[in-house]
Amino acid sequence: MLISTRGRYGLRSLVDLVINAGDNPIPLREIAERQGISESYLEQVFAILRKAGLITAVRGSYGGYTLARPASEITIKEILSALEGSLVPVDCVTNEQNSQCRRKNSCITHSFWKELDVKISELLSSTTLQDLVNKNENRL
Amino acid sequence: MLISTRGRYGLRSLVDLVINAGDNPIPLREIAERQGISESYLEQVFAILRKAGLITAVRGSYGGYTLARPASEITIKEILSALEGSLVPVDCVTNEQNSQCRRKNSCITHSFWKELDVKISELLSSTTLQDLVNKNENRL
DNA sequence: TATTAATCCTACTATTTTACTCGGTTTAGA
DNA sequence: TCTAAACCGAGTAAAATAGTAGGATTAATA
Repeated sequence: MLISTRGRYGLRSLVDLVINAGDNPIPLREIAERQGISESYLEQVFAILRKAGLITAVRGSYGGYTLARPASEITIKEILSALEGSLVPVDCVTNEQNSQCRRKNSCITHSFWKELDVKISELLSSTTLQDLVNKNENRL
Repeated sequence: MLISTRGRYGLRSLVDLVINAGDNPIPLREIAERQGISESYLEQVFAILRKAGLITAVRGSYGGYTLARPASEITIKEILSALEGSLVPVDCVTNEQNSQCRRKNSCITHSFWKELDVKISELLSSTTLQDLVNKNENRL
């Protein structure tokens, strides 16, 4: 599995956030209710998104969350990378030094994994949060 | 991570099997040595590949493994599907009844996951084991 | 026929990841 | 001051991962 519940919950919740956005920030409780996700689990997901600079929090009563940037400027890749840590299909194609495989240059399969990684990255980085919302609106 | 060591070991070992194929079946010990993989772990990997009908075993002394079909007729998707069980990026796009999500039709993100799944499938099913071997030979 | 080298099979295990829950602290509007 | 929100850290049960271990079966060969 490339994407865990953390990534799926996060993406669904951000789409929810865009669709239900108004003048005020949206409390997590509402998103959790609408999406049928445990609020305390979603808290942790949103903490990651906030630290990644994708959402902004307003604390205190009548607080909640808003997107830090327009939905059209946030790619799915940014969202999922933050939540999943890494999106590489196999460890050996990561850029991190310590997990790069020693066989990298001689490994026959390495270039194939790289090719797969590029294909996945292309789709994820060419799709924005707004694209997802639009796609949904067209369906209605 | 989409692909675990089981999938990576399996694919690398099959490439090894093709490259080193001769008149006789190749014993697992040799592959494990060349690839630097624990032989007893690789046993389990090869058991899966055999049950999936991708390789044929010859038991007893001077035994070993051969491909069940020509490398050009075995896709990477077949290999990895067997080893990983499923290759879907998220559970909700699987065809199995019990893990299909209830929100399937209303879920905004579902069609995106499906799109990702198709992209990955396209590459994996259009590449054969022979393609990987050829790619390597061209590099030399 | 005994030896040997291979596949085959089952069970166990340590570690890591996942998907949470829980209890409390801080913040800020009414 | 009350309340509703974000924030924080610790704990935890279950599953997946990546193996190890020990033996049973099979078949070629000396």
